Amino acid sequence: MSLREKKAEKKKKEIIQSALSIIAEKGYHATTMEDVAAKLLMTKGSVYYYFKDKQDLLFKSQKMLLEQSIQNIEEIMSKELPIIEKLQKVMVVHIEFLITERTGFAMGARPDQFFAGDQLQEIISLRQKYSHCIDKLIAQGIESGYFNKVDTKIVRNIILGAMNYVIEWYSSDGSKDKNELAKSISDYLLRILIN
Amino acid sequence: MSLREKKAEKKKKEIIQSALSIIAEKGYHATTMEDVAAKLLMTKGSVYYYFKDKQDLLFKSQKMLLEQSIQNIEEIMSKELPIIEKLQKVMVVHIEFLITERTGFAMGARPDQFFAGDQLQEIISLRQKYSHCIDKLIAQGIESGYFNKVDTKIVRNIILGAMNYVIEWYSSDGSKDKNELAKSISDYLLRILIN
Amino acid sequence: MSLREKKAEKKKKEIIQSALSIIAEKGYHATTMEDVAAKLLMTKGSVYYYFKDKQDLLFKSQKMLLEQSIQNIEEIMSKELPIIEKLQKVMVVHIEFLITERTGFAMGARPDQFFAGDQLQEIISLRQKYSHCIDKLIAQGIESGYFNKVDTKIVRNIILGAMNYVIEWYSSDGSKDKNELAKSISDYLLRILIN
Amino acid sequence: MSLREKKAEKKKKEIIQSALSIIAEKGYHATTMEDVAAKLLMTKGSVYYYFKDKQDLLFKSQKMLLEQSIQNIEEIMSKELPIIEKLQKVMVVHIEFLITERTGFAMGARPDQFFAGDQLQEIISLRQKYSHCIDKLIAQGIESGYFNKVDTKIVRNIILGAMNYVIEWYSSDGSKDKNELAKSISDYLLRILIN
DNA sequence: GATGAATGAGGCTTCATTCAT
DNA sequence: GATGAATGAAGCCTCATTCAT
Repeated sequence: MSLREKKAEKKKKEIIQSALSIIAEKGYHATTMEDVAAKLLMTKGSVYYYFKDKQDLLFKSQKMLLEQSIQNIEEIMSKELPIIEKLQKVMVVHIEFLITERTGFAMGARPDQFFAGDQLQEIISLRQKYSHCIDKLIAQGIESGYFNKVDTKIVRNIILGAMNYVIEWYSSDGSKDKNELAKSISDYLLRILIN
Repeated sequence: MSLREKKAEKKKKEIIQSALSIIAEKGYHATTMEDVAAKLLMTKGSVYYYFKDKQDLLFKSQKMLLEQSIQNIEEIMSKELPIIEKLQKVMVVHIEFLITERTGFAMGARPDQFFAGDQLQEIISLRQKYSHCIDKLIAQGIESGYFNKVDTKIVRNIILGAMNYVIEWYSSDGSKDKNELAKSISDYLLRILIN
Repeated sequence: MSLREKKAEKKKKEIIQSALSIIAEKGYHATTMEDVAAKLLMTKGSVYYYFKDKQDLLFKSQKMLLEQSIQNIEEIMSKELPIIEKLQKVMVVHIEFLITERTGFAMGARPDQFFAGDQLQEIISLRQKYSHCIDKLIAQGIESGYFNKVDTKIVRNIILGAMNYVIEWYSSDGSKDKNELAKSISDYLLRILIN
Repeated sequence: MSLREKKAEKKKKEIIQSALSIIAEKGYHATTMEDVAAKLLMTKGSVYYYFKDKQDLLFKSQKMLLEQSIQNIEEIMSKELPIIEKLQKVMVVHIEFLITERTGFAMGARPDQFFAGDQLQEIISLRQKYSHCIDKLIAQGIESGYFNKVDTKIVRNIILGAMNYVIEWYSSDGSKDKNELAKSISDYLLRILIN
């Protein structure tokens, strides 16, 4: 990749970051291309040099978030760790990632409200990939006898729901820091599976 | 209340229902006054006879939803039931209400994205009232020794997050009916508190 | 049709007239919705109340023009007139209509530059209907021995081309009035067919 | 002219050809500088090295077309040929040129829609030069008794209109080749002048 | 000479809102 | 009470044009 291309790639990421943070704050529909550009001291026109349209920007940003999440989870899954610690780590990283990126949009919102056609398929597919990782961990835990026998799908969704909800209430609760909070939540959620 | 007023009140509720269902499907910003009116075979102009503006319609609809939820929870709290059963019933009713109304908006979204000033205060206040009920149940459970000692705030938010997330994935999971599903979820969530 | 509907229909026609005259002057792409509205002392928004979008306005206006032309030609064809006089009348009316409406767009421009899909089909179909009328007249003239044997398609297109070109040069030639000019042109064109 | 200048001149012609072909297909306003550049595997920026702006490119391209047409017609006029054959050859070459270049734009569209000021003057002047040639041929034919007495201006415009219209319908009529078609059309048009 | 990047004006379109009837 | 009609602000997007490298 040439220097030019690297710069362009960097710019794209900046724009995505800008979009992500404003979408997290205002929601997708209330976010204007003007907002996204202004935050980077650019003009609207420039954003359109890098992204075809608003939908394209949304799609790319969500894709990036999901791919990062998947990378996070796969990295943990490839480690040699006891199943319990593994699942907990997955949860902690998920929550920390959410809080850092200030957006639960990628995992939280109904994708069919924002995507259609091929984009929808791709987003759904990425989400499923992520979900499957969690399912696998739960299944492994059950098999190995460390976890209670549970309905995997339901418990996975309880976990996802509880985690994604964090960004709705985190800011107003300053008593614990990010990491402590993530630990706490994951501890509580593990109780569904253990004992 | 005169007959005329009753009729108007009924109409208002119809409009709110229409708004609620479309917002649940498309999101607030993507919902137009036209949509809301068309669903009732009305014209936009008529809606403005009953509601000052779109924001007013949103506010009233969310308020209604929250007040209904609070009524639901208070009704249960006033009953003579063992604490465990009480909390479970609260959860079951919450989930069923969500699925029936097809909207987790009221409890799920960050209110400051949609409200400001007095409206925001009122919405927050209603939400807190609801949250406090759950907190109270948890606290009672702990005091009476039926529940483990937990951080009330965190566990309450785990419960809310897990429950509100249901509408994101319910439709795609037809294996259980509404009530069964609600039971399952509440069972799992109770494990956080019991043993 | 109610009074309301009549008024709306009238308004639509006014807008179409406005669009037609500006398109005739500037061309389609250079014509803005602002222009069309301003000419009628309306705002852009109002135009959108009557027409879905710019393309819709273009389509409806061209359709109207073509339908009017077809009505003109069919009216003449249904009369009891010698074939020569019939064809001449068709030409005269065509030219006068063109000059009056100040637009040769409908018959002159390549439709695939402006329409696609169903709209294109409909426009082509209307044009063909018009062309077929002329073809029929030519064929009848040949059959009855009043016209020379010619390639109908080519001669029809010569006639159409010559007539439609009038609006490109009419204004700069004030020596003859509309009707005289139309007569002259049709006389000359008939020489292709007679003797 | 230096080698460098020659190269630049060649490039300019390539760009003009590209512009011409796209304008013929889409119309001027729908043609973007991007389109013109892309067809030559250039970037927009490069086009601006050779042409001041889009208007300049349009002007130069139309001028080139007109000058070529004038050269064509003057070449024929300077030949020793019977007047009838001369006019016919003019028509045939005109039609073939049109079909080859796929654009009737230069002769067909109202110049005041696209040009103003000095450019408009120059374009009009070139067109007149072309028109005058045809007028002269008609006048000579009349004088020499080979042609009927006709209103020169009107007949010239009939001829131009009929010829320029060819590009609107040629492609859909594959039965005759370019040259045959041009012959046919000119034969028919000559009937206006002869006998 | 060429180009990637940026700009800004302008046009299309949507939609909450108003109001006369 | 209801509605057809109108409005205007705001947002999306395109594209001619410029310019540093």
